[in-house]
Amino acid sequence: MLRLTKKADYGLMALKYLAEHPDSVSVSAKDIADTYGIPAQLLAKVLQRLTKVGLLRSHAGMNGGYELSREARTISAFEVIHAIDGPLFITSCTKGSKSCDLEPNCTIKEPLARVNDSIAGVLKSISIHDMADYELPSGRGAEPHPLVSLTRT
Amino acid sequence: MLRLTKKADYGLMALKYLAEHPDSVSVSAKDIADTYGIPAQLLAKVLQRLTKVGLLRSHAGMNGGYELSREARTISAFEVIHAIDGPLFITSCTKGSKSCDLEPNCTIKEPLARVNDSIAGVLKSISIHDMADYELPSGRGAEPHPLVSLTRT
DNA sequence: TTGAACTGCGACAAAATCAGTCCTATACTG
DNA sequence: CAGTATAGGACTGATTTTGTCGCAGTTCAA
Repeated sequence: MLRLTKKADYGLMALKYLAEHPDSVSVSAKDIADTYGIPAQLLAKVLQRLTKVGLLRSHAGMNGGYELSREARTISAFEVIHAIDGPLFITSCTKGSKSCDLEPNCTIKEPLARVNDSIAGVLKSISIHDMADYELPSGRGAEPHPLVSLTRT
Repeated sequence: MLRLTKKADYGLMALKYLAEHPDSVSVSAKDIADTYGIPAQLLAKVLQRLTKVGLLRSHAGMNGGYELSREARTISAFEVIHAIDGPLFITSCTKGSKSCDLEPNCTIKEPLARVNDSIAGVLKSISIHDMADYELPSGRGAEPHPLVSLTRT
């Protein structure tokens, strides 16, 4: 449980790909989809959403495609996930709205809101660059990720 | 996104309830279900699973019901969620198994495994007692939760 | 100026997961 | 034995996720 949707996965993979190919001016959804073997049309939609939110810039037409609108280092995993999967709520009942119709008190959501924030914090602390940099076999860039090095049992 | 299932919510609520009623020797699923207005049979199943896993002790028959098998302080939210919703994987493709059929490399899961661990850590750091203690209107027990006080923006 | 290669959307279909119900069996109490 | 519980399997309906189709608009280049 507690999974990201595949769309979010796809989105992260695509952004990572873009971060790893800064040379290419713009990459088409199909290129990325083919690279990873994921449904092109679905990925296209994901990228469209990311564009709409401003994380990507697109341009149509031949040799069109997408490019990061900001540096990979400044784009957090949280932003991507939020754009694709919507707001992050660990509990089934969200706090503000009327959604929690459980009788007197859905006594669980208050404490879990903290957990929620913690998770969001972790996600915010990871940038696309961090993810891309991660497994570059080459030398430099192997610096650890201080923000993520929590609680490894 | 990134939601717990309702079953997990129900389970947490029920454990919290049990933690708040240590006086009662054992509480029936129906009692709890009625208190929170959740489907009794569904909650029953959740409690059965928690019993199977050893977090609860049950006893059938009149005035039967459930009780915590350990102190609330020693039961983590993680255990409950894991028992009900299964293992915690943030990525759609889990690392060890053959599940990631995305062509060459599902390049995303490695970095996200860290995030996964962080989240698990947060969940492990919260006990049922923490959750129960949380909103007791009475005086004592208002001590903060150092383990959870991460990254509140 | 035509066509190929793109993005941008909306609607829809298929599949998977979740939530909830029903029914039966079993255990314990009095 | 009657009544109240847990235990658990089977099944249905709702919801969400995943993926497809079709069409319109854009850009480029021959």
